[in-house]
Amino acid sequence: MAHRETKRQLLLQAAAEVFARQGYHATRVADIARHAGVAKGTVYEYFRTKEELFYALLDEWLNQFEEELVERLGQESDPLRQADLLREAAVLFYRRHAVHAPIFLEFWAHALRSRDGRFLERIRRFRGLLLELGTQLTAELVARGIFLPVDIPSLVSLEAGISDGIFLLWVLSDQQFPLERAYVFRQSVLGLGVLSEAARKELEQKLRQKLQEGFLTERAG
Amino acid sequence: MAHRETKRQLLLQAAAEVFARQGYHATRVADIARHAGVAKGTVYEYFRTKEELFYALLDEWLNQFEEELVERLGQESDPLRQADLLREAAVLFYRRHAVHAPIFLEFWAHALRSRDGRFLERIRRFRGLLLELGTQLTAELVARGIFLPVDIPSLVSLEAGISDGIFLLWVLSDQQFPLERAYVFRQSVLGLGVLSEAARKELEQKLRQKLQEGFLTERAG
Amino acid sequence: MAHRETKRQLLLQAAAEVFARQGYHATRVADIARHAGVAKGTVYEYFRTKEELFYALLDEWLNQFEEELVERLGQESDPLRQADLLREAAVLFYRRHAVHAPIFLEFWAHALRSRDGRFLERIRRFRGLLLELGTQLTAELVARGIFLPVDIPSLVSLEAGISDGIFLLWVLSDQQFPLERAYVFRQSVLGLGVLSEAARKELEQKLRQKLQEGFLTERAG
Amino acid sequence: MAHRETKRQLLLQAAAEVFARQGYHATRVADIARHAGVAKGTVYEYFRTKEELFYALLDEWLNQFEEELVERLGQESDPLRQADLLREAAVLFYRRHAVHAPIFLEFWAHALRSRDGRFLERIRRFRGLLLELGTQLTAELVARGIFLPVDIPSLVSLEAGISDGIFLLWVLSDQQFPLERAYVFRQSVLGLGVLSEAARKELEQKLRQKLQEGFLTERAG
DNA sequence: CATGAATGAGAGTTCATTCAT
DNA sequence: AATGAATGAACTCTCATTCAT
Repeated sequence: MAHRETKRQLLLQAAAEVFARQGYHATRVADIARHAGVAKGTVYEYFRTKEELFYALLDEWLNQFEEELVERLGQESDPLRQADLLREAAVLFYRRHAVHAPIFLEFWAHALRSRDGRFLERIRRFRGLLLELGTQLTAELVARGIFLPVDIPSLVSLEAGISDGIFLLWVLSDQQFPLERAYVFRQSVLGLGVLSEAARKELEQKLRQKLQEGFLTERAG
Repeated sequence: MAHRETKRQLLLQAAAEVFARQGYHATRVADIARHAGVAKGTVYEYFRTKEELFYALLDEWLNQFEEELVERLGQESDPLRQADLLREAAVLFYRRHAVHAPIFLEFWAHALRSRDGRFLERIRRFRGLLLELGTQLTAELVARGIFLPVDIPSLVSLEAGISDGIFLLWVLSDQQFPLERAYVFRQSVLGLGVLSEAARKELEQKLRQKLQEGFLTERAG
Repeated sequence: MAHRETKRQLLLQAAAEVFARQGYHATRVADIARHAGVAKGTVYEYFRTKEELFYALLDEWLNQFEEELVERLGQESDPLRQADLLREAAVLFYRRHAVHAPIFLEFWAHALRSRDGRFLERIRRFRGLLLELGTQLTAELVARGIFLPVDIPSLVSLEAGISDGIFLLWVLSDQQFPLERAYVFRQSVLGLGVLSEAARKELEQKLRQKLQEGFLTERAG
Repeated sequence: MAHRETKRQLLLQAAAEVFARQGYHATRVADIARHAGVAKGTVYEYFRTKEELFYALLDEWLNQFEEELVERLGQESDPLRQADLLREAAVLFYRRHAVHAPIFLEFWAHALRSRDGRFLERIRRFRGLLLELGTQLTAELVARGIFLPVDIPSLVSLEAGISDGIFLLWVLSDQQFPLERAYVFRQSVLGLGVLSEAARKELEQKLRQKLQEGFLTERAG
């Protein structure tokens, strides 16, 4: 029944809000039930355990992210534009889940501790997809002579790491700066770092401009 | 008494090992006591609560790190060499605590959730020091014309974020690659990105070489 | 639901019995649960803490007492008869709770120590009602010339104190004498002490008789 | 060694203060030690257990009281004067221990609960002495025709009970009235109640005066 | 499907008491 | 005699999960 799926989503939504506010361990199943306006037992009609509910949330979000990503990249063939789309997708996703951001840190921590290997597995699968997409894209850029010759897996991994690092920065600083500009800044540094001579010439002025702007201060008019 | 401090360190050491293996929440105080070879009550002679013990660990480690950092940088005046030292210090520290690495993720997660604001405060203080050191160093490099003109706080923040991102990558990938080479790779990308024309010329060959090597594959003989 | 209130009463009843036998501090919540035939957690479904349960008992009993008192006095208008009713109400109440008697001492002790001011407050409210009722009644007796002129608040307070004193005597002597006769004896002494000349004449023979009888020995057939 | 006894007294004194402030159960042995300026272990050099220390306090105080009582009564032969001395002794004793008053309630409660029968035994021995002294005195008063014929044990028990009741009143009311005047008031009521016709005539004016004064309000000029 | 009362294993913490120094 | 670190039994309270209604 569609009704069942609707209610499941309602519970996931409620859980996300309470987890985000209180953290996984400080959240009681009763809190989630109350926040969703149902009885405690009802939660167990939809999720076998509290951890299962937590996992469902991770899975739900990563699925959404993955779907968006694949869809967006499919609509564009220019690899430089695709690189932008990749960045935009991350920003959009995180912005939508800004209020839930701290939960991601808990997913990571949980993945490394839980006996339930699914968390780690799911996160690695997600990273695998990112690496795969990034690899295709980067390979293309190298092949076309836009990027310098570079060890592609390493560069892609680094890029993913940087994304996570920026996200961490953003969360720990209480989301004090616009995530989007931080990503642009990152792209500028990376760009100047790995663009080939030819490509560099074309973009240098714009990228240097971004470097000077940074992402922490208000942009001048 | 010196004896008291020795025992405190023993307990911290035991706690670190058990926390690293089981995670903060899955660790019972009794586990730590048993692992340290003392009775449960003894733990409470040295730390008022389990959370206090957890905090003491964070504080201990960050203090060590900070001391090392300041000491190392004080012994060197060339900013380019100092940049290397900064990187090395991080690598050395993390390598020494490789087995405890997952705990850092929990510190971060905990800092965002706990009512005990000390966690967040301590982490921010640590980041503050890193930013301060990085800022001095980068400002010098820009002043000397080694770096392009750039918004220094943003660049330094990005660098810190990248470090965390690499660390995260390393932890989530089960420490499958040498952390040191990842940092070198990062420096190469950043270097090519922000070095001024003059400086670039000098270092370009070497940095490009690093780009091609990457950090994920075994180095050829 | 009525069921909830029933179970609450069941738990209060069980708690009263265990507290009476073992004392508040020597009683574990588990004891109460076992005695009531429920699980430990169930106790906490009805009372937030052990102390809350203790307070609920005090409140329950004083409420019962107060209700009875007011009801009884309302059914009688002659102040001399009302004085008897007051005495009877106390006797009936204590007799019904004879097995719980030691708990009252703990209520008093607890009221003076606990950070939870409700105990002291509740006991004072109860005493306030007794004083109020006693004051009305005594004022009437003085006004009618049955009692000598006397400082009414002092006399009423003394009477209340004597009641508690007799109760204490009874409890510490292991309830070796009939509480009722002790109250009658008290009334006789007080009566001879504060009755006006006129009233005294009328009742003197009877009261003197009571004085000779006392309350500690078996009455002669 | 006298030194040992001195230190024992020091500890008893410290214990009394802490017990009075916090109550027996909320007081930790460490609190007493700290308050006495010694180490925790030292307390155990003088008292085998915490309960033993508590008992020692009760014993100490009752011994003092008993000694004073016997001594005072021995210095006076007129039974009416002796009755006054008895009352004064109680007042003096309680006034000296005003700050410790709440502990007495705990002694009583403890006596009824503890497995250590010594508490109840000791309190009963004390009461026994009071009854004995009171009985001799009252018997004399009856024999001399000063008191009406009365069941002596009952009257003496009642008097003791009243004393406790007044004490309770005083403690629960936060010692708001002068204990001494309450005892005088009590004596006046009792006196008018049990004095023989002849004795009554002589004292009636004075006693009635006391009745009108009460003990709760400030005495006029 | 939904409920929420009932469960009980389990965790953190306390503190009287011991004992090596 | 004095100390205070160490002990570990004991206790309160929590909360994920179950299940009768």
